[in-house]
Amino acid sequence: MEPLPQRYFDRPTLEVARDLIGVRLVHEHPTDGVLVGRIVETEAYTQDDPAFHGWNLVDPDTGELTREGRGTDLFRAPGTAYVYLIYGMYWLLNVVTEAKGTGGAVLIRAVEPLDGQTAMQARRSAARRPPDLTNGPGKLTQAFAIDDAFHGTDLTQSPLYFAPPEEPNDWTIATSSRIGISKGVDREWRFFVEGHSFVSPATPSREK
DNA sequence: ACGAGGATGCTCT
DNA sequence: GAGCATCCTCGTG
Repeated sequence: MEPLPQRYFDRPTLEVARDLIGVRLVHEHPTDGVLVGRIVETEAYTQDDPAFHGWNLVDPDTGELTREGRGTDLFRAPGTAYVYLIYGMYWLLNVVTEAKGTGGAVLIRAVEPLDGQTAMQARRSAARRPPDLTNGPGKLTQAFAIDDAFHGTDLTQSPLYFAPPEEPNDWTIATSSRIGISKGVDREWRFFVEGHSFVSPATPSREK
């Protein structure tokens, strides 16, 4: 499997978020074999977006980084992993987009397992049905053994990387407001496969 | 099927 | 001290 190169992520964040649907997430785990899943749900976060970590680090007039903070690493080279802790319990995986120095990232929200399901189930004891393994951003990181050890790593190389789709699909990609946010709710920056059973069951922020 | 409530720790004001 | 890009369990219908 050939990893997607850095230039794939050096593009507008919304394009990358849409294009990542169908792409495989691969973790060549040191002891549990190869974990693989097809991405079925993503969200885009850009530097002029109030829901973006690091939104407050940028000078609103010049777009320049003027402060340090939690989101500083969102301005690193495209293809860098941005992994952070949410609600004190779950790790969420993002891939940094846009040119170095410009903020942007895509959140990986759900995948459909293709390989390594036994190892995933072992880490996801709460999963009663196959979709529960990976149909949410905190669930898939648990299934794929992704935590803060991967923060800042290069996602264009083993052991954790993206690989092009193996087979074509006839999916319809739908959009909606993003999930679980309170600011920037009017932006329809969530991309997902319509009707796919591994899409997260959460309700978009604007429908609340 | 669905909703309420709780867990748990880091960042920012 | 509040808020958070979430998930799980346990109620009630």
